[in-house]
Amino acid sequence: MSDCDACVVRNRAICSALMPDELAALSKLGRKQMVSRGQTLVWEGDESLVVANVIQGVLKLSVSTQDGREQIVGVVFPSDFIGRPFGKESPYGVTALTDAEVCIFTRTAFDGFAKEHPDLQHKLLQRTLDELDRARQWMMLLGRKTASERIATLLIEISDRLGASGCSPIAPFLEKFELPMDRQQMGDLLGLTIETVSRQLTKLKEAEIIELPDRRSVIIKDRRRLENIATAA
Amino acid sequence: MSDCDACVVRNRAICSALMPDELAALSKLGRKQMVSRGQTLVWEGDESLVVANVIQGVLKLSVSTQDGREQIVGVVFPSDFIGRPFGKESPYGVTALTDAEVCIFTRTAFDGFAKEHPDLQHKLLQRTLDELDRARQWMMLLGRKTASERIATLLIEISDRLGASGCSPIAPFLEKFELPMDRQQMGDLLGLTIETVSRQLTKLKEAEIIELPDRRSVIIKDRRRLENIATAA
DNA sequence: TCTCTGCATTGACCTAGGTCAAGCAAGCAA
DNA sequence: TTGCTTGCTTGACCTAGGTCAATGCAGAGA
Repeated sequence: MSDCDACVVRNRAICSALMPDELAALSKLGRKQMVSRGQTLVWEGDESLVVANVIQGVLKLSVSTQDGREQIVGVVFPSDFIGRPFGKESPYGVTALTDAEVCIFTRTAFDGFAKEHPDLQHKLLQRTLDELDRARQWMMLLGRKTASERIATLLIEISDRLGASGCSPIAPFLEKFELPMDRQQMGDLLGLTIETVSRQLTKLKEAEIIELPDRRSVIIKDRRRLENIATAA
Repeated sequence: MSDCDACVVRNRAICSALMPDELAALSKLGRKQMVSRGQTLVWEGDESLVVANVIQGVLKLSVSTQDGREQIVGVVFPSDFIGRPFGKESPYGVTALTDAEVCIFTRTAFDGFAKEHPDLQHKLLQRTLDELDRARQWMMLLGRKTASERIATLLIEISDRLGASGCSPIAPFLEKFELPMDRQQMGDLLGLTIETVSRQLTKLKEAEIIELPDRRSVIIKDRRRLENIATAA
């Protein structure tokens, strides 16, 4: 991690709280690491040993029951922060949904550095508060929304977050994008089965609200209507 | 809020990060306020104008759809922190489930104070991280658990949190307690209807796992079995 | 005492979404 | 070309939990 200046997420990740000399000090503690699709960075229940910034790619945070049901409890995009600073075991696993690149730190080294840099902690606090708000919106989805509302919400959310985190400088959202996950993972995120996900996507396609050129691609043809479905309006 | 020394949550709320003189300064910014059952402290979507510590009582954080479905996205107990510091509108409403007492601050005053006191922010960060973990566990419940697993989980959770936050000095959990909410609110928290909540409670009663002396009271007779149901073991 | 009011429970029925079981298309190896 | 694999879709059926409609029951008031 020699060259933070060239880092594509330099100005959006928590690093943006730091001055150049502080950044240089932090960079000595971490290193870049590739994570290939499907590879698990942190196991659910393990002691929290590392934290990281996402540089490229998309990863999932997930929880499982003993009998194998899985729930994805978070999805992280470039510039997002991963991990549980300040002690504790990780209550969820972290697995790459696409090939990814992260900037990784041992938790203890990061904790120590964070304690000395209030601005960094402030940034981290803001991010955590945002993440909590997002988790709570998702609780509404899981507890009260119908299958079609869930699918519509997911498509809007991915379009927005790929737009905001992607390299595209201005787009607030994307109307064509690649899903960073397969149908099973969409189900695990939405609290649905793979079959229901598939049926709802077909329904949206038949209503000409979206197009599905191939398994992974989505084109939003009528964003207004999709938003209406998502918000149950 | 003249006398923080006498405050029952002094050592558990975020105030515990402060030295006596700092605490005195903070106390000048806030005041105690009673909130009676059913009263709303913050409306969903309103600009975030206040934050608070809970001294007594229990409050809910909730989100609604346009057509009136409600999801409770958080429940706060004594010593917990309420509100969305550092800008933004509140994405959820805050309403008292029982008569409550809070120690309230304007958000701007609190933000200013927090910026000058890294230890306070650190404490707040830890709390927010814990809250996020709890929200994510609840996402698993809402997305993947059955009705009976949900009810069992809720009873365990309330027993634990009343035990930890209550005045009882040692009890890690309570085997007899008052529910701080009615059946409708249990449903809104679990993503179920009032009827399903009622039926599942009756089932647990008939299995002699719990007793229900009156509408609001619960006695856990067989905690082991209840935990097994909660974790889907 | 009776009645009113607000929850909670219970029962009968219904449906959204789960389950199970085929198909089917794209990629890939031989 | 065939056959195999992996992921997706589709159809037929089932069930957990929702909906609708009584009924019950405790506390408040008169």
